[in-house]
Amino acid sequence: MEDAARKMRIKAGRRTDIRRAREEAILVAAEKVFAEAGFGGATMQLIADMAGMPKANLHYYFATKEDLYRRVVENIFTIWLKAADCFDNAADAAAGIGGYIEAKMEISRRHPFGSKVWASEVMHGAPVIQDYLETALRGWTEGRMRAIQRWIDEGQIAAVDPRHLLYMIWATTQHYADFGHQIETLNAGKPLTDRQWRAATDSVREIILRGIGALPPAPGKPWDPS
Amino acid sequence: MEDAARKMRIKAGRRTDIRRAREEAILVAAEKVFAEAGFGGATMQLIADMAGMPKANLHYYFATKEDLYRRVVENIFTIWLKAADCFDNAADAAAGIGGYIEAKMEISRRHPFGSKVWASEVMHGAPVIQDYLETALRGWTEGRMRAIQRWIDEGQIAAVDPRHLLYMIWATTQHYADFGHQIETLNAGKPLTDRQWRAATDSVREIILRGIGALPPAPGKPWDPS
DNA sequence: TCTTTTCCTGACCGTATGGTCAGAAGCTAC
DNA sequence: GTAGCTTCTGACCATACGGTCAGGAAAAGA
Repeated sequence: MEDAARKMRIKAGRRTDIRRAREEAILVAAEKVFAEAGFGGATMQLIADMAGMPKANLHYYFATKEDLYRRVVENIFTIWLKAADCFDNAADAAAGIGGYIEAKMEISRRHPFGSKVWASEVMHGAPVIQDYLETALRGWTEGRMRAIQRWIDEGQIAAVDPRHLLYMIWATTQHYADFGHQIETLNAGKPLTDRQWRAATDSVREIILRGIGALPPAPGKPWDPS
Repeated sequence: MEDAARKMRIKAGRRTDIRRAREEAILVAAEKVFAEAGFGGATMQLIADMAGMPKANLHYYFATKEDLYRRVVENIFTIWLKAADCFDNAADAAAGIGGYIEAKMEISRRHPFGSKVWASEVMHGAPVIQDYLETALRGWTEGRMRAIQRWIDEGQIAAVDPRHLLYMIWATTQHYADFGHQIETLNAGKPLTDRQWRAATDSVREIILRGIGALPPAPGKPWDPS
């Protein structure tokens, strides 16, 4: 008779490596298909083709389309939450907010599909992740709003509404992922280069930071104090 | 035998009134359903139910689901283009850009469904309105970028990248429509009141205008010239 | 080698969808 | 009234979808 420890060791072996690898391949394919076709437009067959396996194999790892979809949405949400570290470990407002903007822009660049899936989900009324919005996201938002309010109280930034500042950061950074196709079309049909991503990030960060008084006014402008 | 003028008069009569009214009812229902379910998730049956008519009647007015969808997308695009008037008729940069932001926020409030349909369409690679992006939108954008560049050259605003300024305005204003559900959830589950919409609009306008140097720095801040 | 467990897959099923069509019902002009 | 349209609709069809299942293949342990 084998004991529990033995079973654990087996579970961590090659068999579960296969499982992990297959699930990952499916999740990558699903993220792309859900992003490009929406939940309703995506088909299990398409995801299976993209993952390079028969459809029935998908259902071996993920019972239903919704299960698979939920996992994809959870993934991007987790990534976004991690970007919050910039906020908490920052020396001052400019570093905290600026770093958060940089992190969110980087995520938009590296995970455009996930961002689109999240956007789609929220736009359709968050049918499968409403609980996340009401618990995790609400809690996260309130914490970050307090941090911003503290910076306001300390005189580091202007007395803006922390809520709308957060929305502006989310909107602007995610726009580069969600509306990437439009941006690409307006960029002569070509994806943004490294340099253009840098310019976009700098533009966003500077306009927002200056807008909340965390940066000095641009030189040579009407209210330039010089 | 009736002549052409007679036919025209008939065409403009009650019969075509019915046609117009029915098409309008279908378009309103379709906009909502497409926004809430996406193109793939929307069904002609659902749209028909919402419009209060049998499904076959939809196909009498709109041959296919795609035809109907295209009309919905075209509608919101037309509305957005009209908001550009603020740009051209403005006395200065602050009035032009500020007015455009106000107009876009008002559209987000009045036409949230249309905004979502557009967002969905672009996110999925603009399969049916790619031509609009490449012609109308590209032309419009270039014109507005020139206007912004002129304001920069005249020293009215800081030397920001006009392109990214436009993207920021689009992103921020449309966010209040596209992510309205998330905003509502973070607002204790209640839609924004008149007062809250006012505050949101003011926040967006002021941060952006201050960010590009079209407004004096907020009082009491680090670089306050006072 | 034999057993057990995990992994894989072709074939299949019930359902829902976009779209069609023949013909009914209603309006307008003469 | 009646001829000539526009508008409306129930019934129908082919297809495609999500999901199931029986059983084969492969790996792991004894």
